[in-house]
Order: sequence, then structure tokens, then C-alpha cells
Amino acid sequence: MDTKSKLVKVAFDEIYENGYKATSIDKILKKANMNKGSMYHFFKSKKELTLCVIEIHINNYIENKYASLLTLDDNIIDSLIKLIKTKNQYNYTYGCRLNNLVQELSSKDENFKIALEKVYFKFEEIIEKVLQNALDNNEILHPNIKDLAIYVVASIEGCLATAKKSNSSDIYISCISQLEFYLNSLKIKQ
Amino acid sequence: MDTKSKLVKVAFDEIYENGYKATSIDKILKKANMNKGSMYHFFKSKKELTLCVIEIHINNYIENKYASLLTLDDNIIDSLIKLIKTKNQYNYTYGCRLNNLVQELSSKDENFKIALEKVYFKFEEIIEKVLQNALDNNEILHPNIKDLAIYVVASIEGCLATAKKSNSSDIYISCISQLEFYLNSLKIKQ
DNA sequence: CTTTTACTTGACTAGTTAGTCAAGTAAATT
DNA sequence: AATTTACTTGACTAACTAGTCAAGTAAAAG
Repeated sequence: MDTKSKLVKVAFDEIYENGYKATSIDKILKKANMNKGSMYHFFKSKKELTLCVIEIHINNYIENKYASLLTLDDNIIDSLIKLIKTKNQYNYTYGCRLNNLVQELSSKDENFKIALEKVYFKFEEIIEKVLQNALDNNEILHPNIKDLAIYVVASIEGCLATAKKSNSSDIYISCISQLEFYLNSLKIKQ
Repeated sequence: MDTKSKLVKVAFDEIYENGYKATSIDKILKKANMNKGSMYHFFKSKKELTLCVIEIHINNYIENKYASLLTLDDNIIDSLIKLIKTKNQYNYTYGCRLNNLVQELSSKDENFKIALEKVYFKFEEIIEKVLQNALDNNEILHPNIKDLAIYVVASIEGCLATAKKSNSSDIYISCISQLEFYLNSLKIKQ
């Protein structure tokens, strides 16, 4: 991995674990075995570095994780459930990489807000398309797929937050199972 | 209000708005019109002050807000929905006072984790009792009231997070309306 | 071979941070 | 009246913070 990518990766790791404010540039540089000047050659500030972290390690992560659902043409709801119910796919100690930063930064800085909202919207958009495909495939019935998608994403975030408060994958699974129960109740009986 | 209570209130306001790490004692003291020594007379550290903030302005807040639902003996689900759907009851810029601190501190400090988990459990416990009352009153049908309660709380947290990312009360309302739609679907048709 | 470009080195600055401490005040207790 | 207790004052420290900068290196371009 080239120097810049390594810096961004280490920055992501530290920010994901500790939050933006609690992560110092000195700590990142020590862990990345790098000097101040190198970092300030690539990025003009901690904020610019973090915006790059959001683009590469949050935006791309969400896309890679959920976009696979868009290619399905059958058993779409079951596949969605299976994906979000997979145990140990997330770090239940550190929580959701997207929501962590939203909670810390959205209300404090407009550039962060815009960048994070973009990722969130992409997440919701993917889930909306998936649910629309499921509706078109006569798997489920629901009057407002867009709002349902927003709610599904909110539920996933809520389940992750609930798991993080207790540092427990079991709590995540039992909480997300209730979302599963709800989605199953939307299924058209055949 | 006495000096100590004022200090704790100002500390809550600042921490709720900015987070724990980003809130400096100097700022709190300036806003509270108080000196360092006074604060360190009442609290031995920033952490102890914050634990007191959690007890008084988060734990008591949740109790005061939701415990009223425990006295109802009819239309329980509708009352719950009405309570969580009330617009402008929350600050949608700053989000949930409980979840903000959970996300920032639970994984970083055991004492914070225990204190915040306690509040979360109380919240879930109240909602569980409310849902159990609704079940006993033949309002709804559900196989696992405890897990449903955990999920309802997670959904509320998720809806607040979703609203915070866009700083929008409208998004909160449309997101929480989906939880309403779900709870209504659990109702027994009469 | 020379120059330019891309990147690295690490000492430095100015500001902020939580926490300490010794001296003070003022009210309650003896 | 004397003493104790509860609280206040604010200067001080040591560690840490993001960011600057001038001097260096090394590879590519001319």
C-alpha cells in the first residue's frame, strides 16, 4: 500500500475506534510511522484527511457491502435479512462507522454534515431499490417503499447503537431479529 | 438554583451540544460564572462531573418522560405513539442525549458504560412494561414483548440519528411514522 | 548532467487541556 | 468571641493539540 493510502487507513482505524476529536494527528502519524510534514503534504488539515477517510473507508464500504443486493431477482427480502443478520460482520464495540461520525460531527461542521449525509442517502437509496425490487417481485406489500427504506436503515443504526451500549453481538442479533420479524410480516402470503 | 446544580446543568448543556471530549472545563466554568476550585471542590474530575450529569439530566429525564405511560389502562399503544410522535419534543440538531454519550463513551470507559447502560436498561424496561400492559389489555399481539421493547427503543434511537444527520424534524416524524405503522400492524382487529 | 517535481524530516510555535494548590471568605457551630 | 466547616478565588503546571516551516532526499523529466 502506498504512503497516502496507509495514512488514510490508519486515520480511519483511529477515528473509528476513538472518534474524531479524541484522535490526535500525532497518534495517527506514530502508528503509520510517518512524519508531520508528509501528512500536511497530502492533506491541508485534519479535517481534509477525515473527509478523505469518509470517502474511502465509509462511503465505499457501504457501497461494497450493500450494492450486491441490487443484482438479485428472487428471494430479495430473505437475502437482505441474511445480510444484516450475519453475526460478527460489524465491530459491536465501536459501533457503526457511519453513525459514529454523524453523531459527533454533523451538527458541528457543515462540510462533514454534507459528506456524511451523502453516504447516508446512498445507503437509504440502495435499500429503497432493494425493497422496490422485492415489491415488484411480489414478495412484500407496503404503501411507501421510500419511507420504509429510511426506517430500515434507521433500525439497523438503532440496533447497532443498542449493541454498542452493551458491547454485545447477541444483543445486535436479537434486536435485528425484530426487524426481520417485521419484514416477514410484510410478506405476501402465497 | 444552587451553585452545584447550576454547574451540573451548564455541564449538561455543553456536553449535550458538543460531546464529552470536545467540552472543556474552562468553557463550562466561564458559562457558569464559576472558578476552577469551586468545581474541583464538588467533583474530583471531569469524569465525576459527567457521571453526575448522566444521573441528573439523562437518567431522570428518561424516567420523567416515559414513566407517565405506566399509569394508563386503555389506549396504551396509541398513547405511546402519540408521545414519541410529538414534534419538537427533541432537539434534532443535537440528537439523543443518551445515545450521544453511549456512542462516544461506552467503548472507552467502563464507568461511563455502566452508568449509560443503566439508563438504557431503564428506558427499555419502561417500554417493556407499557407493551406488556397493552398485551394484557388485548390491544396487541406479539410473541416476545421484551425483544419488541428493545427494538422499539432501538428504533427511536435510530430515527433520532437519522434526523440528526439531516438536522430535520420532518425526517424524524416520517421515520417514526414507520414505527407507528408497524405497531399498528400488531394491533388486534376488533 | 541539470533541473524540477514529489515527497520526507523533525524541530518549532501558539494555543488549549485537565488538574493542583495555597490563600482567601463567610457563614454556621461551639 | 473563637473555631471550624464549606466554599471561592485564580494563578500555576505539565502535557497535549493542530498546524508551520525550512532544509533535506530521491526519482523523474528535460
